[in-house]
Amino acid sequence: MAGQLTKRVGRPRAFDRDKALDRAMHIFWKRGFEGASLSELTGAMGIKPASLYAAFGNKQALFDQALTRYLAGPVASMHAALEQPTAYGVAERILHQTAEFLTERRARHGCMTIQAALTGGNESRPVRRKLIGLRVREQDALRRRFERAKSEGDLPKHADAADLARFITAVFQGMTVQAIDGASRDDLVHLADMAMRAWPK
Amino acid sequence: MAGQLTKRVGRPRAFDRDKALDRAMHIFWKRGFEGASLSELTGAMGIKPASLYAAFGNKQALFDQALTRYLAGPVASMHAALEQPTAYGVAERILHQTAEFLTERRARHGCMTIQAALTGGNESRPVRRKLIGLRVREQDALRRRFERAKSEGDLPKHADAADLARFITAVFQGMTVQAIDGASRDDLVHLADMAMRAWPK
DNA sequence: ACATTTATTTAGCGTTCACTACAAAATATG
DNA sequence: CATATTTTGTAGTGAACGCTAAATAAATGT
Repeated sequence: MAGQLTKRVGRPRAFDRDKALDRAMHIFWKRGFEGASLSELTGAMGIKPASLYAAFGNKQALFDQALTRYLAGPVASMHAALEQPTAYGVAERILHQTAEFLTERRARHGCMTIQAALTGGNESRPVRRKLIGLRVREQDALRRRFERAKSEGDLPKHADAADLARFITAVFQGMTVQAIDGASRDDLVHLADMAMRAWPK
Repeated sequence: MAGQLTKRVGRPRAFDRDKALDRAMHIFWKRGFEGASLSELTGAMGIKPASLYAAFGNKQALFDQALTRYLAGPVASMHAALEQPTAYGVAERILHQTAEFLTERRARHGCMTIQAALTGGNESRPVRRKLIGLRVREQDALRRRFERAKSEGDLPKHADAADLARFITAVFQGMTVQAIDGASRDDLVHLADMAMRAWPK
């Protein structure tokens, strides 16, 4: 296998692939898939189009890799919230982390899985489908966590795990729009707290 | 004043302006501002670019008029919900109407004020700002309605009207993403009912 | 009849889009 | 050294973008 440390033949790459990908991620995050032009991407990454295509494939492949990086980074701690001991704790943790996350400086512009492509032309349809699948899967993971909570007696029998997961997810999604519209961290924390008052007892 | 019934001089318009605008609205609704290309717009409206520009100005002016039509049509009944006698009734009505609205056939693709331009290039920045202003104003109208409810004793003193308005708005906004992701009407009704359980007593 | 006014059709404007052919440059291997 | 391999900068490609000038068509005004 060609490890990173073995010297490869040919002219060495003059830029840091990871750093360039990180820059691309932020552009896609801010602009969305279609709104991010190649000239803006190459400008931010500090490379020329030919280098971009040699290193990442094409625009969509670059987006896929940027999305993977986004999921492994900013979103990873969101998924970790599923390991809280109680279902209530899971939900509360998710919403509070979201409140923090959405008001960090770099993330002022919401959640990438939502705003990268809610709408668009036919060109971006594969991206939209991919993001929908991602959101649905994430919501389903939450639903399964709540099912487990029911079987553990952590949630009342009359509670519907799917409805609960959809509610928490919808509040999360609404929070990203709120962040775009200028909500402060306190605003979002209050929002999270109010949502938690709907919790079944 | 030049009424619609007075015969105007010159060659008469060969298409129905209102119908064409309605078609444009649906394209913008489905595709977003940037995702709606002029060729798709003119195709759906059944006219040529020159006619479009003569009748509506340019792409952004067309969008503005389509948005006004959207607000006067699908959204008008949402605003009418503010006239419910109680604050609780207002909130419940808004969320239930949203559940219905988002699962009508023609509206399968969410709410235009959100998805028309969450992100995009610099070109669409004016549109994004306009939509943000619109959402903020709508949320503020809800806040004022809840303030009134407090002064009328319809809401407890400890309730925060701004937080309440933000919560209901956020749930509404989350519902549009849920609709895009395939939620059924029942799913959204359950979501609305669950959100209402957070109501202050 | 003829001029005036407005709308439509045709054809294409300049710009930006995502993307790439090509040759020079920079490394490893033999 | 020569050769192979890979990346680089240069300079574009064709296609789609939003938009428009110019000629023709269809109505009213005199």
